Amino acid sequence: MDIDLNPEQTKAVETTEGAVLVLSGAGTGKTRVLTSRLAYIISNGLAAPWECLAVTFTNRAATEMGERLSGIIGPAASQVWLGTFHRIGLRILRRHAELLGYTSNFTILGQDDQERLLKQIMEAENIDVKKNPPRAVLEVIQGWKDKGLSVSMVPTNTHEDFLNGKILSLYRTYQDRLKNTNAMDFGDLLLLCLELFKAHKDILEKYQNQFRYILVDEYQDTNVSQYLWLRLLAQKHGNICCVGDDDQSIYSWRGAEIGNILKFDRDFPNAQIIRLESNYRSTEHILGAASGLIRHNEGRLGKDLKVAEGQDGSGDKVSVSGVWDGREEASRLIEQTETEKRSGTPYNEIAVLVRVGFQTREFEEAFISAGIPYQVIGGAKFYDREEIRDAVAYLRVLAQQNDDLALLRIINKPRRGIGDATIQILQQTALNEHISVFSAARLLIREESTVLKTAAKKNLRIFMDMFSRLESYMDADIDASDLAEKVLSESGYLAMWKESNAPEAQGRLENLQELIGVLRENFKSIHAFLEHVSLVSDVDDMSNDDKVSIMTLHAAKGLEFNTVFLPGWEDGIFPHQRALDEGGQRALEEERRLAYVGITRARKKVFISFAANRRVYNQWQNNIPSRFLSELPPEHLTGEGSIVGFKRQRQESFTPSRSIPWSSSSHTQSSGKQQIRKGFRVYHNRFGYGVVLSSEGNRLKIAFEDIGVKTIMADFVEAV
DNA sequence: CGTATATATCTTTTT
DNA sequence: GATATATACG
Repeated sequence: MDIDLNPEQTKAVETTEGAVLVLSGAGTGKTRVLTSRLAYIISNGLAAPWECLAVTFTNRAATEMGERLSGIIGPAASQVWLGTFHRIGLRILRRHAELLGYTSNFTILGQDDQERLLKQIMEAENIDVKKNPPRAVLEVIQGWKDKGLSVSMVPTNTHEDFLNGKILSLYRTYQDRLKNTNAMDFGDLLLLCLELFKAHKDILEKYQNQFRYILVDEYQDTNVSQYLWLRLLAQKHGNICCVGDDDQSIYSWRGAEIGNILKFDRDFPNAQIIRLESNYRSTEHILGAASGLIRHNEGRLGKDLKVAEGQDGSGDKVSVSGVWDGREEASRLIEQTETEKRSGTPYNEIAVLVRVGFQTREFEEAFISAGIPYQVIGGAKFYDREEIRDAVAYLRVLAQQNDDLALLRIINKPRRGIGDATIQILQQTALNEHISVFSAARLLIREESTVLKTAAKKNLRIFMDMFSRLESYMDADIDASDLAEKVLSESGYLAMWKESNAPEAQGRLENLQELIGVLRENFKSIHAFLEHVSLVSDVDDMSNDDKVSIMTLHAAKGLEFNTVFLPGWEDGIFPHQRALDEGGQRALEEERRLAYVGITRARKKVFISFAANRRVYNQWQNNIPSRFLSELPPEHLTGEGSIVGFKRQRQESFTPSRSIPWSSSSHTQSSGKQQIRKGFRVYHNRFGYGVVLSSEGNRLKIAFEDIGVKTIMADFVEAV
């Protein structure tokens, strides 16, 4: 047994029977407790590895736990049922898919596919997609799924005001279409598990018997459906240990119920609660600042972090600085990074944590021009790129013909003369016959079918023949990367980009090569690869190279660094405007927890900053410092920067008097650009140089040197 | 049916 | 600043 555990940790490890809630503050050795506990259970023979279920939220956490566990107990670790909620749900569903009317090779849809599908459905129902964005509808449906509500369980009175009550029928159609195309979305991976368990008691019992011990990481982030799932599985043996920290609950927007952790002792009678409050990570000042901040939240379980015994708690105060604008913020951050590096902190011990994704760009640019190596975690995703999605779509159809979304994506890419008209007919046929688009295509190319015109029919047949040829490779014993290569070249997809003279074509081809490389190194089968694509995000693979990490606060949960930069602490940015506008007290408290998570990522140094002016959506905004700054206890802070002092009141009187001049100018909408009038010489991205002949509002009539006179919106040209 | 160009819209956080 | 849609033309 690990002899380095403190008494509370030991108790959390050795209290194996019954329900246990471990309240584990930031940096209190949560992961060590979880792995030690698993090792303890297995090596003492309380259960075999495969009788233990350990669930996490991120693949990163699961991987880390698995690695540490195999370090203690060796290869047996791989037999533990360890993974994210979604992955374990998937594992169960693959095994019993037939009972739910799916085949076990069902596809998993990502957000993008979900929106596409819903959009198709809404358009078919003549719903105005402009007024009712599919994304918003999807949010409602996801919300139901997160609550464990299948179509038949949604209370009828909850949705009357939205879309004239049509939304429930949209949910039904959406589910039907998923089933028809043998696909599941993320929510289904848990929800359908619940349905499986409900309808087939024998299967539920099998798993209940199997899982003698259940461990749950980040319990504060579980939603209702996950909670129900856990409770069902734990029912037989009752040995469930949940580890969490209510102060780090930051996923309510994804359905997380902080109530799950707050009412744990009511859900699981005789539950024991163990508190881990000794922090092994951060200095006194950092903990003091974080604790002072989180104390402003109500409804906490209450927990105060202290520097663990034997740890050196001394250190620098948390630095708070105000600057003039985003550029200055970035350049100061670069300077401080260089200072840190010189004083011995490697780049990979430095992180920049931002509130929202687009903030990363500013720092990326700054790091590039300073020549400092960096990585963006979870930013623009490799698998989100157009060419990668296309390639994946080809593989998806190969793996599962009924995957309509994937098929429609590539059926005319590259162009094969299968245009909108043909595709409409295909979809209509599929809908009428309750079959997939692929099957519909098979019907429509038969000799006797006359639905399609001759040319369209011929083109479709050529496509289908090509696909059969590709499919025949699947049977041959061929490795995944070779298959992908064949598919991409024989389908003409690679040629499409090779022949393209678009400026980005070269980059796209390189990405496709990289994809094939990834396949070659990591995946034997196409199926394994597709599963990876749908379940693993870029947040999960972080390199250990000596690079500064840039990521959102959400992505940073569970990580730690020596030095942490927290830029953009302004009202409207952080706390986020939408939290201020819509969510009331609850949302504000979640933002505060997010701030708490940010500060507690740091071992030694925290640099918080705010800017008086910032460009957002291409427009200048002036902001006031975040309200959270005034909630940080001053004794743990030190101020610096071109704007000294961080008292909110002082800033408010300061900001308006020095507002940026061009933010109030009304004659041009594009910031800082000079107004273009008759006679100006201008440059256009495509048309090159020209002279303005006349202007009308912001429409300009321009005589271009190469192509003659055109009418162009003023936004698209620059004065030269 | 395909191509090229013009405009709108977006940006919270993610398995 | 990238991407989806709309529109016009060939």
